Amino acid sequence: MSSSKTVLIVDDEAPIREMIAVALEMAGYRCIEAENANQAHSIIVDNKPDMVLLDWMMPGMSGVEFARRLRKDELTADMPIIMLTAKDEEDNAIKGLESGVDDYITKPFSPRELVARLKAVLRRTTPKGVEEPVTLDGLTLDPVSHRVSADSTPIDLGPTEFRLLQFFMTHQDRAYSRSQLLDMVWGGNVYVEERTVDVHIRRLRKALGERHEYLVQTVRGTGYRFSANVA
Amino acid sequence: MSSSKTVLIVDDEAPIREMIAVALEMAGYRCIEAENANQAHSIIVDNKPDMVLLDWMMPGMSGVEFARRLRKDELTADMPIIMLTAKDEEDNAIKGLESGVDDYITKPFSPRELVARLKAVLRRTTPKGVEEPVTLDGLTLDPVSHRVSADSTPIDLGPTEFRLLQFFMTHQDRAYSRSQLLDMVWGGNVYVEERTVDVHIRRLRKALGERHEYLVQTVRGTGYRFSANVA
DNA sequence: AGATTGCGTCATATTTTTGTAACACTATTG
DNA sequence: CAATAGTGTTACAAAAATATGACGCAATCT
Repeated sequence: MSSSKTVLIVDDEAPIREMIAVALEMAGYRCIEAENANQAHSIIVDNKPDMVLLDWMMPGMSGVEFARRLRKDELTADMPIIMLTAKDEEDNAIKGLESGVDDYITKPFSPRELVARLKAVLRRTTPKGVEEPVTLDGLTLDPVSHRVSADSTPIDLGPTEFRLLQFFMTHQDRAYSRSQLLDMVWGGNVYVEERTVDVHIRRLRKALGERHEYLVQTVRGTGYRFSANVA
Repeated sequence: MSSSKTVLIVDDEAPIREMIAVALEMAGYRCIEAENANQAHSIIVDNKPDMVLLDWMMPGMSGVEFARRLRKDELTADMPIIMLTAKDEEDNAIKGLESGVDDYITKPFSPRELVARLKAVLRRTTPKGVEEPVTLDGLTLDPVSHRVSADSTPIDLGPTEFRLLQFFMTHQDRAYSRSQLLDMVWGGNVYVEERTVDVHIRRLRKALGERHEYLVQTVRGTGYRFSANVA
């Protein structure tokens, strides 16, 4: 599946955190919890969640204050934040928005509503990866329709070969080690043999056919490279 | 009465909502009501009404602010909005228009006027293609009569399959994940298993028959795609 | 109410993908 | 030219994804 997003829930009341966590997990998100600003901060630095759900009222540092702090630090400045406010603090929500929060929700709220907001915020903060088709010497890969073609005849690729080719076409003329490729194409935390890369390279070359397999070049002792220029 | 439009009425005063609802229902519209911005937001995400009647004055988030918010999110950006303003706020209406609202009406207003404005807005905002029949390789879907036919022989589809096909026919040559399809076709964030999409795809294919099922293509590891071009 | 239709979820087939091991080659090195 | 390290190929079985048919429940229709 598409890499599920991780959400950090910051609230001093454990039951509330739990409730939210359950709702979000049902909707397919990963959740981490923190009960105060300090704890939250280290988790953010550490786990780099995709977004933060922040309670307005917290002992110690308040939600807004914390949000402001996050905005200040370049490292966390673009972290999407949704603020949770109680019903009677609603006007404060405005302040929250002013302090750079992406959205707010007033408690109590339905899981449905929460998930909707969350999705919306993620959608507009997650920069759409360039969805333009890439072409090279008659070989075209279109991320939108998820298609690859050589001189307008379609090429059939398995999911992994597709990702591999997509990575290559957007990172040309550079040699990558097998382990780098595993990181970039397979994803960071999977344990597979390095030689597996060879096999997929093989499959990719085969699928590309004689016309284009020259693009996938072996860099002996290092790994592979994708380039229109012959070695 | 299959093609009746759904209107969401957002106003904090229940009697006003009721009045409007009655008027609109007499004119053949379906109505949903919401008494604040939050509630309205979830309904929009959830039910995808065809248009929103928005009161200018509301406790909590004001109408303009809410409108702006809707405009920001891609999913709700093209939702037609008519703003309701009190007589003495008339100049504010200008601001409303500036914030991307499609029209405004000053209270008090006659049901007749309301319906007229509403019709006008719907007419000019309803994107072409939503009302126009779409045809592809002998397969025709007519949104108005709510009918589908293959080479002029009628095809029987369930409501969901119809919406699915309609979405597909208006978004061809593009791979969608199951979760995207759930968002677009089912409406927002219903808690539905992703596999359910498979089942409806199946039903759609079955209904399309051998002649056309090739249009619904599965994209392994990603989702589905609708296209006249073979994989 | 009784019948019908539609929908979502399961359990079970089917079909693809994928990771590895084994073996064949090829360039390098001394 | 052998010895060796690095790659290419192929075959296969496990794992993952998708297709399909059936079932129960709820909303709608008669």
